[in-house]
Amino acid sequence: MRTEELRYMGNGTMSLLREKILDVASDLFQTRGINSTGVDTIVAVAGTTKMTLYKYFRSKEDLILEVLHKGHADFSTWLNQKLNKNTKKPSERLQKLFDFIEEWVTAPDFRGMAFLKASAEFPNEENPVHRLSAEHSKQFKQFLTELAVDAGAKDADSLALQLSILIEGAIQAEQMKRGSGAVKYAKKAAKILIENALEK
Amino acid sequence: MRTEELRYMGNGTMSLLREKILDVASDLFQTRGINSTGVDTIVAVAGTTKMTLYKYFRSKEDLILEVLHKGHADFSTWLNQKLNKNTKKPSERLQKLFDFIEEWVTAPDFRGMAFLKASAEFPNEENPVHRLSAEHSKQFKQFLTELAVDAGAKDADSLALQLSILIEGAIQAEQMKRGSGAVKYAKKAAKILIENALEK
DNA sequence: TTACGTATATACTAATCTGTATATAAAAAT
DNA sequence: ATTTTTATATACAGATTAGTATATACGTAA
Repeated sequence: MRTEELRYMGNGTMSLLREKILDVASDLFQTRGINSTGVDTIVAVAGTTKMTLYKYFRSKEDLILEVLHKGHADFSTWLNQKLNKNTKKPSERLQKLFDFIEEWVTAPDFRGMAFLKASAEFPNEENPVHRLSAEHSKQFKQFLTELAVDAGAKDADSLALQLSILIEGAIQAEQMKRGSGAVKYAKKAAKILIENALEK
Repeated sequence: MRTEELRYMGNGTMSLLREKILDVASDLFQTRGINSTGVDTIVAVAGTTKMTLYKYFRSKEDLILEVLHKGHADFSTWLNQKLNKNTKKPSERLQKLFDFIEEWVTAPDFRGMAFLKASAEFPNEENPVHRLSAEHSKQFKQFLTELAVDAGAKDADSLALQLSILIEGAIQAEQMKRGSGAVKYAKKAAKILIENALEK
């Protein structure tokens, strides 16, 4: 029973305090920046102490990595559910994707795309935070490639990369200036590119 | 003679040490991040002392703002010269633009787009560094709009915003992983969008 | 020489940073 | 009832941060 619980928590699940720290850190990292947010601030806002934080996370870098991981997992889950529930035809899913991205970006609690900001704060490609960010970006590209293949695109890799550029560019624009409406224009551009790639 | 020289240096020109500090800071900010780079490191690499740095810049924030300003001015000047020397027809300039962006990005001393990284490190829209970054992004968009108007695009604003999303997205991708070739794909996408917008 | 402007060297303040040590309170499990 | 676990409170170490104070050296211009 004891060992089971330990294993359980080691997996990253369970423990309300641990979840609270992750949520608070995620919010502070996004709104104030990662390097500008100290662990003292995190524990103060989370209503706990440093001892507890360092019981759940070996270091601040570990905490950053877990925040990134959770953010990416949550986003992926949300997006997949949206796609699976609302669209059946593979040819429509690429288009619909941009509707959901827009919904995500225009939500009042949108704080930006975590791995985009993180990679900018840790520019060195050897840095673990940068590497994880690049990995997330790569996974998102692969996800788009699958959608493009299923839709029957001529050059799925090419289309997927173009769409990822559009999406990350639009989100970057929205991080720079909230309410920019960039996703709306990215959607228009995507429509043209998708139609172009689906012509036989 | 004295007052003239003071005014001259106040304008930001002259003084080799000042230039050296700006160059070193620019490089360190891009390669290590802004918040991760202390003024002690900057003066050590530049081969001077803090007293000198604070004689030319009131604060680190002032230095950051000047680095951003110089980076944007240098890029704008370079791009304008390239466009003016190599392309005469307004209808071809939008296409050519992507060739120059690719040339800029694939150069061995490319370190990223300063205002993209800066806005990520200072996410708060009230922050002076973020505001200047947003201003540079806005100016770049306006520059694209002028090119789109001259080219005779149907909806110049829309096309300009789409192209800015493509460019900033591709540069973001290249910052994430050097040699990604993102600009090449952005160029293909741009060609389609431009042709689409130039149809009568 | 004298005076002045530029830059260096060095030491300092005061705050902040990550991470740890220690002692204790509270609660849950045996 | 007693052990074990979980979390708190607090203080600390050691490094680093931005920015300043002071004294000095160097070159140039009067």
